Amino acid sequence: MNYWLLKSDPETYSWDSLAKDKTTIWDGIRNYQARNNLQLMKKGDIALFYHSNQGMNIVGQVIVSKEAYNDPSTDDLRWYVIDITLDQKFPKTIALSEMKSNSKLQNIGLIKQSRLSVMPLTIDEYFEIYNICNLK
DNA sequence: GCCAACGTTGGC
DNA sequence: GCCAACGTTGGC
Repeated sequence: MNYWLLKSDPETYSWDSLAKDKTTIWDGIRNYQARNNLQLMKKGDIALFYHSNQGMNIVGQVIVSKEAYNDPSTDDLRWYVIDITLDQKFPKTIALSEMKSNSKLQNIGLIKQSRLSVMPLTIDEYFEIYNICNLK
C-alpha cells in the first residue's frame, strides 16, 4: 500500500464533482514526472485530494480503483490515466499554509515542488495529514 | 493581476 | 547538446 497526493484545480474538477461521480478517470496528465508517479500507483492505494488555486486545502481522500492505462483522450501513447473512487470526505480540511508550518511536512512535493500534480507521500506524512483532518 | 518556478520547444 | 524564448501552473 502506498500513499499519494493528487492535485486538482476545482474549476476543472472539484471534490464536489467527484462526490457526484463517485468514480472518475484521472486524465489530462501531461507532465512526465506526474505520469511516472501515476504508473507506480496500485489498485487500493490511497490518495489525498488537494484543491489548488481555490481552497488550497486537502478535502478528502480517494482510492485507486484502476491502475494506469493509456489516456483515451489522446492518441499520444506517452500519456496515462488512472481511475479513482471517492473514499472519504474529511471532517476537517488542512490548508496549504498549515502544512507549510508543520515541521513534519516540509519535504512533501506540495511544498518543495508546487507545480507537480501527482506526488508520493511517505506513510508518516500521510498519517500526519490524515490525523489532522480527522481531529475531533 | 503578478510573478516565480518550471517544463517544452526550436534554432543553432 | 545548449540555451533563449515561450507557455503553464499555482501561490500570493
